Amino acid sequence: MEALVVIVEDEEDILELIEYNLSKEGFDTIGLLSTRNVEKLLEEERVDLLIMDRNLPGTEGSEFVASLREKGIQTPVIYLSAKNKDSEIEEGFLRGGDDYMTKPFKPKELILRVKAVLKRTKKSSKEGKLAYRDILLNLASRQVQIGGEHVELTKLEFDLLHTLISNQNIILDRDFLLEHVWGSDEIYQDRTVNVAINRLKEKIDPDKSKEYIKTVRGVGYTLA
Amino acid sequence: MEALVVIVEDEEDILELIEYNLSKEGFDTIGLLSTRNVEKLLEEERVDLLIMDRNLPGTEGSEFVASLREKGIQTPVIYLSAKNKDSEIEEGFLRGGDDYMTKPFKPKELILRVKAVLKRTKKSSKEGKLAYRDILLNLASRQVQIGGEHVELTKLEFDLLHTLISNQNIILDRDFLLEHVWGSDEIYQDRTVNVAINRLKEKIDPDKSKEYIKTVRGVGYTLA
DNA sequence: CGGCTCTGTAACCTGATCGTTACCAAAGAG
DNA sequence: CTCTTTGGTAACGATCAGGTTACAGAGCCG
Repeated sequence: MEALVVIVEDEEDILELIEYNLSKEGFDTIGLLSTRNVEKLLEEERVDLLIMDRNLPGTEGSEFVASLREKGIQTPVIYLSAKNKDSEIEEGFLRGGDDYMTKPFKPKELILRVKAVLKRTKKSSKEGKLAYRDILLNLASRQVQIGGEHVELTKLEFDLLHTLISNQNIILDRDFLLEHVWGSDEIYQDRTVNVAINRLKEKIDPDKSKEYIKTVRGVGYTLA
Repeated sequence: MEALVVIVEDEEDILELIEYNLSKEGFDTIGLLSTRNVEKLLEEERVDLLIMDRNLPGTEGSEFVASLREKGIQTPVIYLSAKNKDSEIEEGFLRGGDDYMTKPFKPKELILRVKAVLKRTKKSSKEGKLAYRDILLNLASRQVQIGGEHVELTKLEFDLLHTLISNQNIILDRDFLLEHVWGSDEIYQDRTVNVAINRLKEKIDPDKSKEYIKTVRGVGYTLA
């Protein structure tokens, strides 16, 4: 199984150098000169690794990655940087990078780091996990992380969030939710869903800034 | 079978030097500039050896290793240190290190020490043992050690703990446990699991300070 | 046989959870 | 703007799941 690596770097000669070395090692590569099409690419292709220059004209590479994480895109990142001041490196890591390299770098180092990051992230990604924006559900351990923070949910709340995320972009009416989350054997009222949704909202977004769950008046609820 | 060596060292040139020499000798290496991702890595990969700088910005390398041991992670460690005062070396060993080197060192010395430690630790690790945090199960002799202390468990309790540890981070519901620990031929009640779990809890954590077994209300139990 | 441990079950208690209700706020319709 | 509809919110109380303890049968050993 080959890995697909996307490289974002505005200096063409460096970009070529990286693509050459990686493809020589058997990686599929896509080189880009700006962040313009990156997000669409990440959503459409199964990208295994992103190599991102931090000194792009216009955007800061790390800010771009931060915005990706905000949207729930968890692709591993290796930063390239001409800078090597500690504070900035720190910042890049905090924003969700997995490793970084300072230019100039040796091809050997590049290959090593790429392989290391891929190896490290291969298993832990996918497998029994669900995500929506910065919400991460671990189905096996029934644990929930939001923006990196652990959030404690009850069984009902977890099941509710689970079906919401599984059906994101679809509006779920109260009957659907009662049937799928509560189970159809008992009879419950529509208002029950109402209260449960709001208790869930309170847990996952206490200060109401994120607006994960949208209520569609007269119909139901959705994540969109 | 290649051995996987993880190196934690904040000075990049030294890190590169080590990775270069080790990979030349046929070791798989992963180099890291901080302890940030080390713990996750150790949990997910079968790491054979950790080479750890003691003078990292922020954390003391030896304190970090101590915290790993606290969690039951027994990966062998070689310390790197610019210091060579006896007291500090002593301290590092006491905290669970297996060897140390002082910078600067010769590549040849590095290779020798790495091979020596690997040879020394290869057999005694693995083979019929299971661990979770500071709980150690010896499958062959069915003996249990917790924090170095021997703990006496009955057959049922041992089997229960065994399946819990084998499936850590996964929530096991009562039906699963009844089937795997008790055997499916007889019919038991859910409450049976309940009582057995609590008897086990009492044995492995009498003063309820460790909280090994987490009960997930409405679902089951887990080690997490 | 008598005492021992182990373990399944029952009884009771506690606290968390969740359905319901009542009331208030927001959104639409006219 | 007013009225109506719908959803949000807070409070209450019933229910239920799990912890804890006690007890009794089963198996084991001397």
